[in-house]
Amino acid sequence: MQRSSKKTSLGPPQKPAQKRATLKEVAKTAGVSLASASYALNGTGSLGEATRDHILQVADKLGYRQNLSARAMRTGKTGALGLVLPDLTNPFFPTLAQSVIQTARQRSYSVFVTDTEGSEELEIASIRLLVEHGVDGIVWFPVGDRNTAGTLLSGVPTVVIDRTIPGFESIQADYAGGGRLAAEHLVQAGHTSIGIISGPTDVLSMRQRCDAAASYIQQHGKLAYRVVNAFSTDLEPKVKEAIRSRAATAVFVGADLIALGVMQYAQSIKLKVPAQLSVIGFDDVPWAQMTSPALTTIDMPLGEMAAEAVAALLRRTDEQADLRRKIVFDTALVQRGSVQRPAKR
Amino acid sequence: MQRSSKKTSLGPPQKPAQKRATLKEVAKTAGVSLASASYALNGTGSLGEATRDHILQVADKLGYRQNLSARAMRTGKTGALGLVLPDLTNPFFPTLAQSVIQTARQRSYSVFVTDTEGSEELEIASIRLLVEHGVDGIVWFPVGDRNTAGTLLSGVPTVVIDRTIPGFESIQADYAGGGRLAAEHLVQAGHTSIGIISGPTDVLSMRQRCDAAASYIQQHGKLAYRVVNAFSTDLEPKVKEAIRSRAATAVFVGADLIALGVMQYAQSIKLKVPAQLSVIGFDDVPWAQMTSPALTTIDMPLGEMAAEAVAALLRRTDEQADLRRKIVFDTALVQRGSVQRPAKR
DNA sequence: CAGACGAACTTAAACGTTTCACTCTCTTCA
DNA sequence: TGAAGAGAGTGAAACGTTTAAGTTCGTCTG
Repeated sequence: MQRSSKKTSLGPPQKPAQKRATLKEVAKTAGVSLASASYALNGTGSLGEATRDHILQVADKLGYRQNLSARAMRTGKTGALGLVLPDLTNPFFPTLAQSVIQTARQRSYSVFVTDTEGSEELEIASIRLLVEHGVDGIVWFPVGDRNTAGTLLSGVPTVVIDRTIPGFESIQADYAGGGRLAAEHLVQAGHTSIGIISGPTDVLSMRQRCDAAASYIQQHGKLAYRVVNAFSTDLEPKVKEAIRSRAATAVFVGADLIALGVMQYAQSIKLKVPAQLSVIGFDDVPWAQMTSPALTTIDMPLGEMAAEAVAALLRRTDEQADLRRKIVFDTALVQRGSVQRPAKR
Repeated sequence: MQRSSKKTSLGPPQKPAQKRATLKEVAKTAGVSLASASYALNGTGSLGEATRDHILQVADKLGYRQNLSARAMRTGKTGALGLVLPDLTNPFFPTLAQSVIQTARQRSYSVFVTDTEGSEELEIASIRLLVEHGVDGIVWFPVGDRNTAGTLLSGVPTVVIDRTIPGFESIQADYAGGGRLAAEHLVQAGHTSIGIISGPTDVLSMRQRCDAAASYIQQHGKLAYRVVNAFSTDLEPKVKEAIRSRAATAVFVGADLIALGVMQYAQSIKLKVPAQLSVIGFDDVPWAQMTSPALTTIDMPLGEMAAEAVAALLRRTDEQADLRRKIVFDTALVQRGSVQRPAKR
């Protein structure tokens, strides 16, 4: 893949640069006071209908656009929210980000999106910057469960997604329920010997999924193995070994990304999925339906969760929130092609 | 997929809300003037080393954070950029967004990300809002090639990505070159009868890819068919028909997403990819390596392009830019599993 | 030793809004 | 007829910074 030359060429003409009209200018050319202009544009105060219309017309003619920085100075509200994410290219964050952005827009808020690259240091820097921008609220998907940056955001309303950080309102999916759902599905398909491949266990939500699955499996059959892999399609030796051992006819994998790696590895060693190894994932990332076989997995309503996060944030502007609150969304099984009954023995 | 119940439970305690210290407070408790405090924190002006250190210490102790809105009022620079995208969940935008965010951060800028949902109306609304926020620059991936919102952003430095809109500096990949590269690869693999499945043709960059491919194919073999499909994995009847006709042993598809649909459809009618139909895509979206067979495609350096866009934007702050400039990045062939020599006849 | 100069620091204006408090002019009603 | 009140509008302060212009004081120079 050779590349990276950059060519430059010339295209069509220019556009004019022009200073934006201020409210004062609108007031002056409309022949009213600054206050009246402000009242007219905000629809507040008590103005005659005629004057109001006139002012609005003038504002329109001048192409007036409000200056939110100035307004923020006076009112303390910037009309901006912050979204702090570990890694935008990780396939379930775009869904989340989109939903946050859309629900924010519906309420005329803009969203600063930051990507912390999985680093707590950058997370701190990002939050610091958001605070300096004076955001009205932050939706935070922390890198880990530790409260690294929490102290920084003095007084800024914050909702944590997916993680559990003491002192913060939190939005989560029912991870334990999802893990149980997955295990149940495998058991009902007739599997009795089931393995678990977990993602990194330093995050509570991952432990919850796998613990719930494990306990269900132990009650209804045999837990063949339980191993841990990094959050990646590359499998670690002991994980490969577990798969190769064929001790299980089905595996519950804690994350779709890893599940993909599992399917690829299985197929590479001529283990048929799902005929010889059923695989069920967790997350329902967008490409889960594009693998072959399509991945059966557990979905969580990321979009709804994000929307709820924004809603919770904006609710706070008015009432005083209960920061101890924890909102949990249901997960759901989405059945595709990577699970089937085990072969007769 | 039944779901959407929401449970609420209570967790741990509170955090205190506290007003941020202002520069004036720092000045007062340090026993200096407002100006000195400002100079100290910005490292400007001429202050004695002792006073400066003292002020910084006080600021630190008070947990002082600058108020960027206020600063913006005075300086006209908000330290924010805008990124306008049609659809965050479309798989190549996250890469782009991440890169914009990262390079922006390296220069201490924050990024407002907006998702216009492919609608020109929302595009206009978004840009309007960004202007009101006073962003120092906008990276714009327009919905189409029409200059819908361009007039709104009076004076705000803007760089357009991927599209061509008169009057704007533009960053593009060498789409024609990429199309040729793809055609060349198919021809070199021995194909003589090649089809083209294009994406929506209302966008210049799509026409460029396919035109270039078509003209290369016509020079070196036979253009079996050329059909158009929406930007989706669902294929339209005439596209399916073209594939079913088996008039071509290979197809160039204008977008990876559509290419995926092509592979799925081909396999569904028992056409082996690549044995009976070689497929080459365009974009190199992240999941292109996860399909089976893995998709051979044309990559464009989205990350670099995004970084360059931000750089170009920030360059403008100082010098006066040449708005007619157009920067073109090279594309590259990335060979994977979906292309092979045609079967002997 | 006068004058100039530079270093260190302060004063105050300005950026574009919002909003409280106020004024003025009519109506209305007792 | 006179007071009250409502309706329509204005004046000016305040938000938290930056920065040009000014002040003070000590030191250097000729």
